[in-house]
Amino acid sequence: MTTNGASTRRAELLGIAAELFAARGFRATTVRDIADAAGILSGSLYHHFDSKESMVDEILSTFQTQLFAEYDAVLASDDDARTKLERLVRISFDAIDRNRPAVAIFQNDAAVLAEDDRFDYLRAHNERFRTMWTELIDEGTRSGALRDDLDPVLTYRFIRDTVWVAVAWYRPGGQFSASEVADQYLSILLDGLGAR
Amino acid sequence: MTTNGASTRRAELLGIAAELFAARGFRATTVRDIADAAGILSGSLYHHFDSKESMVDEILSTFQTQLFAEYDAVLASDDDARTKLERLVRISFDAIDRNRPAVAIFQNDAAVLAEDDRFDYLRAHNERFRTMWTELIDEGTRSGALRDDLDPVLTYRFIRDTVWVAVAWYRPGGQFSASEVADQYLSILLDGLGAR
DNA sequence: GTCTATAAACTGATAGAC
DNA sequence: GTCTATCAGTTTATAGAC
Repeated sequence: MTTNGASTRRAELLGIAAELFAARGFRATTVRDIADAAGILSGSLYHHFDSKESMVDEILSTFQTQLFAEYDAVLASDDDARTKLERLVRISFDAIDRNRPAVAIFQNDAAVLAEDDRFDYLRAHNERFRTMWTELIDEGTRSGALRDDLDPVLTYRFIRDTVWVAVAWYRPGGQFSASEVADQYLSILLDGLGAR
Repeated sequence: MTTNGASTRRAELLGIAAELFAARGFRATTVRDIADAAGILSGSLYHHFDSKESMVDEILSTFQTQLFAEYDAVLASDDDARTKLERLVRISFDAIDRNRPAVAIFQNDAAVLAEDDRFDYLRAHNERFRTMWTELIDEGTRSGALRDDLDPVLTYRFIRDTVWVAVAWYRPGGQFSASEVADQYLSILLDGLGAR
């Protein structure tokens, strides 16, 4: 339409590809699948993108950049450890709500993609993510906000996994909003399922 | 070696295929990959199996049958709800320890495979699993063992996901045994991360 | 139980016309 | 921005020899 008619079409195609990658897996999704869903022929995709790999690359790197910008704002604040933990969890559920396909691709395909040098940033992302959480858990344990009788590495994995795995079932517009799911997940995570 | 020399070779090939399916995904693993890993040519695989699909079918159905036999023994006992919950979680971590590839394939590829009528039993498995946990959570809530202020469906998903997602990082022979991981996970799940 | 040889379909990608 | 046409490589699977 306007000056960025080309870039909106590009974004549209990328969104279609992301949905398919998320639903079927990167490898199992063919360029013909993407083209069919977009109503064009497979060769036409190459006017917009170099390769199938460059599509998933753009989906994942864009998502990662946005997510860490939000994380950094929390980490730079002077909230206490427990508040930061809650805010990071809420940001993560919000990311599932607003960018579900990218989170799903990250969960399902990132490990295999990261073997390629092109996706080195995925490894860097994981490392930064791990450091962020490990330091926060450590701070929370020292300040007395969190229990100190658990292994910090297992604690980190537990938090990380419980949050992101929700992408497997969460659907925007479902029974619970991302915020409501975050409320209940944080309640279980911090206080447990057992009756007091 | 003995009368079941053929069946041990079959089991050996199935184990190789399971490791590859778990590591790279079902679709991304080729019959040549499997044959290469086994030290034979791809055509030779078809002496043992009808198709690549029948390999993953056998891996998943065998695993499911074993797992539910163990679950049923717990459900048939007269333990209280909280004890049953703990036993079910421990069985699940044990399954990850003893049959990691099958659990990983189940986690990563079952949703897509289940679209095929051949894998109807995967849908049946999920339904039975959901019923089992939902009834147990309901029983625990009524008996006062579990909190009653949480949504039971979200509670079910939380338990299910936190347990099985550990297959993504757990490795037999690592720092923690399956039993030790189960101890800590159950402790977080029931009592939470927050300090008392 | 494995190999040789090969079929038939699929896949990612390219060149150039419109 | 999309289509026509097509290529080279890959993939699942088969038939028959050893």
